[in-house]
Amino acid sequence: MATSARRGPYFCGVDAAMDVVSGKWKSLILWELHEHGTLRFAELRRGLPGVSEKMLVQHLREMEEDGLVNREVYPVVPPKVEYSLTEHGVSLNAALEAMALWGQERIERIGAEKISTEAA
Amino acid sequence: MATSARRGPYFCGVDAAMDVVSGKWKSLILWELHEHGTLRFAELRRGLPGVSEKMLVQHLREMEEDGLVNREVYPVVPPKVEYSLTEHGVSLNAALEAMALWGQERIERIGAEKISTEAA
DNA sequence: GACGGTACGCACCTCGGGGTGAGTACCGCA
DNA sequence: TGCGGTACTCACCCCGAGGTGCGTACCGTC
Repeated sequence: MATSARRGPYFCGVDAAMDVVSGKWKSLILWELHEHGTLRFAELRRGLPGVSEKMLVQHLREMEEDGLVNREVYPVVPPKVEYSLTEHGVSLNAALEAMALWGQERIERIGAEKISTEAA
Repeated sequence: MATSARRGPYFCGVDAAMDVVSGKWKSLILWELHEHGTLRFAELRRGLPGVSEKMLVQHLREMEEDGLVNREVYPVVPPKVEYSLTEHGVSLNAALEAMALWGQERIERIGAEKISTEAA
């Protein structure tokens, strides 16, 4: 998806949740917003090394449509937009925490490298 | 991926977990195996309406490499292979349950349709 | 006057995830 | 004798997710 939201018939809850998180950066965006609270566009971009601006905008728009993030636009001269999690975003993140723990164990188990940005 | 496992550097635990679940049917396979315990190839296929055999084999192989599923081959004349979850698969599924719950709420919230196969 | 920053929109292109369909060795059953 | 089932493998193709790059309106500042 990422360009075309499914919101279609799902097999089960996992499917529905994955639909919302599918996209290379969705989960990372959730995580960043979860760790830092409220972030501006450029701050998010700096927090996700490697993400393209197009993708960030695209993902943020979809997540806004999905009711995961709040998008607050300040009509000031240098554009300023702040992103934060909605209650649904927060609850989804809570669900993701279980995944994060499992992933952590897996990382240690297989001895994979980890990209530390600043807070992750 | 699905053909080329990353196992590469991860941003965080979520990323690592998502890597293992990324793939159109991975999570569904986990779920099927979780609900039915041990399944044969054809049983899995029947449980996942729409999956192609190629994808099933491919995903199962990767999940075996990732240590999520056990693959037991019986050298009998009509081929017989049984798939079941390893302890890591079980624990991953536990993490997925949180996602499933969230997804369920989302399904009800947005009023999306759901494909009921037989037990999901 | 030029450059950098902010938050994007748009066009173009690539690459690989995933689908389709055929082939395989062997058996049971009608 | 031929069809269907088991568990695949292999070859080919397609589409869309995601990357790259350029343009924008406006400002501060150097």
